[in-house]
Amino acid sequence: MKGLGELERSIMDILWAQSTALTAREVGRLIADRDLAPTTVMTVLDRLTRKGFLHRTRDGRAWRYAPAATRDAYVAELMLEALDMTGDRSAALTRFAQAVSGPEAEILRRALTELEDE
Amino acid sequence: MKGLGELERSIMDILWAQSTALTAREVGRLIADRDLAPTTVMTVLDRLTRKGFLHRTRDGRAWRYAPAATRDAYVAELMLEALDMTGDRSAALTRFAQAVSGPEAEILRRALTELEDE
DNA sequence: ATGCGTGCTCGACAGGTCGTAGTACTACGC
DNA sequence: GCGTAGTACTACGACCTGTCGAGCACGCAT
Repeated sequence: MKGLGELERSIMDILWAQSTALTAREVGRLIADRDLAPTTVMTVLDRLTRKGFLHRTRDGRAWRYAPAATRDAYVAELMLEALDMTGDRSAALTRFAQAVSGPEAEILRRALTELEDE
Repeated sequence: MKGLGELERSIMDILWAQSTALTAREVGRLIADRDLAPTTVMTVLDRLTRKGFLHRTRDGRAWRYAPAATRDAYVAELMLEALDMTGDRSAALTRFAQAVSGPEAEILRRALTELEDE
């Protein structure tokens, strides 16, 4: 997987926060603080689609964009990808476990316990 | 933190695999399969140093390069960085836990348990 | 049918990163 | 003093990302 640029991430954030698919225009309105040309938004939306981060469906003449995966899935995938980079996965995992702060360690522990129960 | 390019990663891999600090020449010899100009190796070593991935110390006229951190620390940091990207950390963590394969879940579980004991 | 607005696709350009390397300067040993 | 090893500086092409403009298509109101 490829990483995302600054603007690409902002746009993904907007779409992830939304429950419905949005048009380029709508995304542009939501990202108004940056005062971008409409074509800029369209281009980025297009690139994100090409990269597989978004799906789009027709809505009249316009496209409506929605995330291809949830943000959590994306984040988890990034984490796994990082993990793949090491030769010694268990060392990295151990290290990671140690680095996770208390409450989050608890969350992890619980998720792992549930796994075990299934 | 920034990501690493292809060659940068290869060189980090070499240095991570080594227990002693190496000179540019030595690194070049170890990466011989790619038949790079010596200056190429030096440049990359230099960039890695500037980016903070390596430390270097003088050895006569030459520099001797060593990783600034272990690979595991680097990987763990990447994973945490990915985690920071989400709004809902616990969802991402849960997702991650589910994605980790059996034996690795076991490793994680054990690391977390040890944490708890301290 | 004409023209305006909306939306699309293509192409482009600038700034940054990365792989790759040449050149020019320096210091050490023989 | 000269060759060699090693450095620093500079460069260049490819690719990525942010940012748009130009030009084309379509539908609605006049």
